[in-house]
Order: sequence, then C-alpha cells, then structure tokens
Amino acid sequence: MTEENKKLSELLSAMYTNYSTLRSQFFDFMSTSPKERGSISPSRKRKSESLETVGFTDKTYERTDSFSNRVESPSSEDSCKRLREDPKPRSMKVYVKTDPSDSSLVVKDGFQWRKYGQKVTRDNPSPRAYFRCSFAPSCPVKKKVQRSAEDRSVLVATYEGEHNHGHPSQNEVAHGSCRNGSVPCSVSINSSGPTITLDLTKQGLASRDMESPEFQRLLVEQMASSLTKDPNFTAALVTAISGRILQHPPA
DNA sequence: CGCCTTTGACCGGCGC
DNA sequence: GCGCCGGTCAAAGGCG
Repeated sequence: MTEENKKLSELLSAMYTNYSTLRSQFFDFMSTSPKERGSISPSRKRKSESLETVGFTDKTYERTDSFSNRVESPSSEDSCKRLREDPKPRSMKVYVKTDPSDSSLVVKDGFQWRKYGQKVTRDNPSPRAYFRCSFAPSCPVKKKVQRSAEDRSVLVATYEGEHNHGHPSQNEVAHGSCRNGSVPCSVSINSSGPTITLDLTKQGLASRDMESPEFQRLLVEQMASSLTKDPNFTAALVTAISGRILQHPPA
C-alpha cells in the first residue's frame, strides 16, 4: 500500500509539475504585451513546490464526503503569486477516516512514532498530537495529528520532512495497516494554490487490487477529469494552445 | 529496563 | 514590553 502510495505521489507530482509548468507558461503569456507574445521571457523563474495530500479511510470504505473529489481553485492570480513566493514547507497531509468515538489520535502508516506533545489549538476544539519518528534517532520527520474541524470522524495527519531511513517493515505496511483499517480513499495535490483531491473509493477501488491495470487507468482518468474540471486549468490550456496556434499559423 | 504516553511548564515568534 | 499561541521539553508514571 505504501509503495502504491509512493507511486501515486510520484505520478501526481509529475502531473502537477506539468500542470504548473503549463500555468506558468500561461501567466508568462498573459503578463507580456500582445506584441511580445511571440517570445516567452526566459528570465521568469518558476517554482513548483508541491504539498501533497493523501487520504485514507477505514476498512468500511466509507466515502469521506468532505474530502472527496474536491477541487479547490483560488483566484489564479493568488495561486500564481504564491507559487513564486512560497519558501519550501515540505509537508504532506493525510486524511484518515476513523470512528469518532476513538480518541486515540493514532494514524497507522507503518512507521514508528513517539508522541512528544499534545495541545489544544484555537482553530479546532480537538487536541492536536505531536509525533516524532522513533525508528531512527536522527530521523527529522515529525507528524501532527488532529481531528478535522469539519468532520470529526476524520483524522488529519500532517507530515513534515522526509524519512532518512528505509521503511521499518514492509509487511507491516502491506498487512498491518490494512488490517488496522487505513486504506487510501483519496489523493490530493495542493501547492498552496489549487487543491485537487481524487476520490479513490469511487468504483470501490480502495477495497480491490490497487495495482491492477484497471486501477491505474481509472486513476489516470480521474486525475485527468479532476484537472479538466478546474476552470483555471482549462482556461490556461485553451489560451496556451490558441496562443501557439496564432503564433505559428498553418502554412 | 526500555520505551511509551501524559501533561504542565517552558520557549520563541508574532501582533498590538 | 506584553500577552497570546503553537510547538517542544522533560518529569512522572504505565506497560510489556
């Protein structure tokens, strides 16, 4: 499951890179005067910092409705600006559907975590738990777990940093986590601009073979459909393509 | 005994 | 400078 998650993350990262490249080209286009549109300024720097979000659900494979198939598109100006300004908060969010009566704040992801603090924050009545990776003493990864303010049956785990060691136990991931009920149900990309969330529980995929060609195909289809549902993306695409066509009229 | 959670204290950044 | 707030520390106690 972790491997699959990694694959999906890579897939999405690649896709998002393409997406942000296209966006950047679009904004570069728009920021130049019509006369200058023939040449794109090479001095513009692009930054495609991605904040990935991967969702999980419990073994009942319930839809996490508040998080499924969600496409958030802030004003394109905003996201464009932030894409260029943001430093590099390398973090990842994971949504885990749990029983609301379960107050353990434990997210099974296969790694060993040591809790080092808990706080009640202002924006959310539920306490936030702080964890450190205890598998390797030097591992800088931290994790914050807090119930979603919107849906108290959903745990939101925020990972910071990257593990500087291998996975403690692939078997644990492959079987333990699943047994304990953490099955991916949605995947989303967020780069402080648009958030694209893919619901993997559709077509009942979460409970089936995630490596099957059918799954891969449906995943790509769903990603593509999420992208094309984003009006900013389609607008950027249309403009970029039409710009190219006008730039190179048929002979 | 080692590792874990709990929990109040402490610290540093930030806004006023 | 002060208070608020999020994040971290560390002592105490539990558990296998």
